[in-house]
Amino acid sequence: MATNGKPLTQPEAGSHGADSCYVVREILSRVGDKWSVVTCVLLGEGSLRFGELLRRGHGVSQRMLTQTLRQLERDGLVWRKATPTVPVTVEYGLTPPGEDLLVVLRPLFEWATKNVTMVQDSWVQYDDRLARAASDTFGQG
Amino acid sequence: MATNGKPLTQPEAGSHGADSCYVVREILSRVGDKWSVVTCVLLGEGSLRFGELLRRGHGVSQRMLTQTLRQLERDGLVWRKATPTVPVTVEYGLTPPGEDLLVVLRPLFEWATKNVTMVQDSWVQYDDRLARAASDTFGQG
DNA sequence: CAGTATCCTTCATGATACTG
DNA sequence: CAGTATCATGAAGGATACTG
Repeated sequence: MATNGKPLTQPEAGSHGADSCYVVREILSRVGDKWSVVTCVLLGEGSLRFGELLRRGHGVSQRMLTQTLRQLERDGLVWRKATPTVPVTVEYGLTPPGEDLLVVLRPLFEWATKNVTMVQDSWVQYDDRLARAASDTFGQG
Repeated sequence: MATNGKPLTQPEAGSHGADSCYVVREILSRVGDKWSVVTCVLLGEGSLRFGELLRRGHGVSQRMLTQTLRQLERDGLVWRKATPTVPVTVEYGLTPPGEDLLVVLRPLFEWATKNVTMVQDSWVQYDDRLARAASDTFGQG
């Protein structure tokens, strides 16, 4: 029915209101999601139509964009307005909670931006140490 | 060599310093990662040994804990100290950048906690609307 | 235009068994 | 104790073709 077999996460039918821990993790998983964040950021600058999102979405596929938008809509972070023109016109935007999320996300973006260099350096160091350890073990030549 | 075939993310060998956009997304993906956040939160209360993390890790497997710790270590968010006792003793803790990350993550946790009810309600509403639309389409009886 | 449906490949994760 | 190696499975994501 939806864009794939298991379109929207549901632990078990009717398990709503079980442990909020599950829901929190579910929400956090959006942040790591490949397309949720970029979609929210795009919509943070103003509402957009599907095609616009697709074009600006840094290579997101139609299938993934639909899926991401449905998920965000189901979470209550994004609204959808379909106008029955021919062909149909659909507009997406952030709901108030969606805007709020973007606000608390911003410090995280800043942390990430500030620490890009540190993380990359750490990668290099870690990989070097690994490589050296390996060549020590194997005698390297 | 590591715990699975492709232990740590590397776009291409030597592509360090390419686009920071990639790195930022890579970092954000830790937040959505099933075990990175819970590991960091546990370590945020103080350094712990592997076994302790395993026990407190809400069902994380040995393999996944190792993998998560390696990744966080490579990112420079977590330090590792092995003491050559018999058997070996290994302790993990947050680095200063790791602590910083936890700080900017806290507003996100708060948002998630505050919005758990809203999100769950949104799920119910969305699913109800879907179900109603389906029964309308199929005549339901 | 804005999707859906289907196929296919790769990746993530868990279970299990083994080791310095 | 703190891992590593291997296997198996399901989910994630992309490509493509079709439609109201």
